[in-house]
Amino acid sequence: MQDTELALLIDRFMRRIHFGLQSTAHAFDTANVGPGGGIVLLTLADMGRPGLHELTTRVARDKSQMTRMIRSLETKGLVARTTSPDDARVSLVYLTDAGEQVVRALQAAVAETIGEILGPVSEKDEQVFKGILKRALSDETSP
Amino acid sequence: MQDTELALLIDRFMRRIHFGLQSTAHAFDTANVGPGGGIVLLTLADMGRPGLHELTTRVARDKSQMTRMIRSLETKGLVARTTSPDDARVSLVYLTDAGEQVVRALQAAVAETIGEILGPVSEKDEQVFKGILKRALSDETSP
DNA sequence: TACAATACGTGGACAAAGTCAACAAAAATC
DNA sequence: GATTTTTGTTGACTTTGTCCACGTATTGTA
Repeated sequence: MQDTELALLIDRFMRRIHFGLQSTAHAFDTANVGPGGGIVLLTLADMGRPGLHELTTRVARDKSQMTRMIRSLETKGLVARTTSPDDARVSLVYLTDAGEQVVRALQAAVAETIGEILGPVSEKDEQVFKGILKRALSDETSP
Repeated sequence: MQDTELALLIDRFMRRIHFGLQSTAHAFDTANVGPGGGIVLLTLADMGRPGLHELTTRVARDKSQMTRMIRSLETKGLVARTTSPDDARVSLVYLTDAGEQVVRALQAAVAETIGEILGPVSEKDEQVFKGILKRALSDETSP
């Protein structure tokens, strides 16, 4: 019943990451994708070549938001897309070479920031942490 | 080095909570405080009677944002403030009775949503989860 | 004591993110 | 073949977030 605390903790944790990254953004976000773009790119690196809808539900943003975000990243030359051969409605999104490069920079930056924040947490607990998150998110697309 | 994954997981987790709450917001957010107001109220319930600055750094929002948020909650009659007797610069913020009532509704809603999400996670792991977050956030206000 | 430097809160202006409803085209269902 | 659903786009809007300048109160220091 007192899980409210957990929500507040997570919010703070999130913000911590956010500010940590923001403070050094000038150094790694050379393409100026911002937090929103960063999440999309990183997710994309993780998914390969998803349909836009698939990507949208994964990052849990609004589809209209995603339309614009992808277009923005597209004009920056970081992602590209093709229409799916199987289904003319879906457009498959993927990273360009330039995009891959940006992703590597982002990954390094995020890893460093998270590493700092998780300083007081043991390696083992960190794995536990991830495990719990994965389990909680596992039934995400159930219904 | 592959902590990037953790960032994405947390983002998704956060969103999960967000949507879970939003889908039932009409039922409990009768005062129409929204997510932002909710976090402030819950934090306030946790802190007692903090100065505005103190509250601001705790929730990690911009001070100007907090100024406006508190004013909004004030006009809704959910919080009130007094100037600190010790320091005429700081205004102490606290929940009104109406505010306390709203907080109770929020707490119940948040607890239920989190409970649902953490369904596949054991009680014990949930405690571990909180512990890790607390540890990571412990040195927050160092300098 | 006087005079910086600093801390707290406010306000304005703007940028980014999120929401919601309407729509066209393709695919699935009937 | 007509209807419904899915995918993606667009428009209009609200909420959050950011940045900077300012006024007032406090603290530190000369």
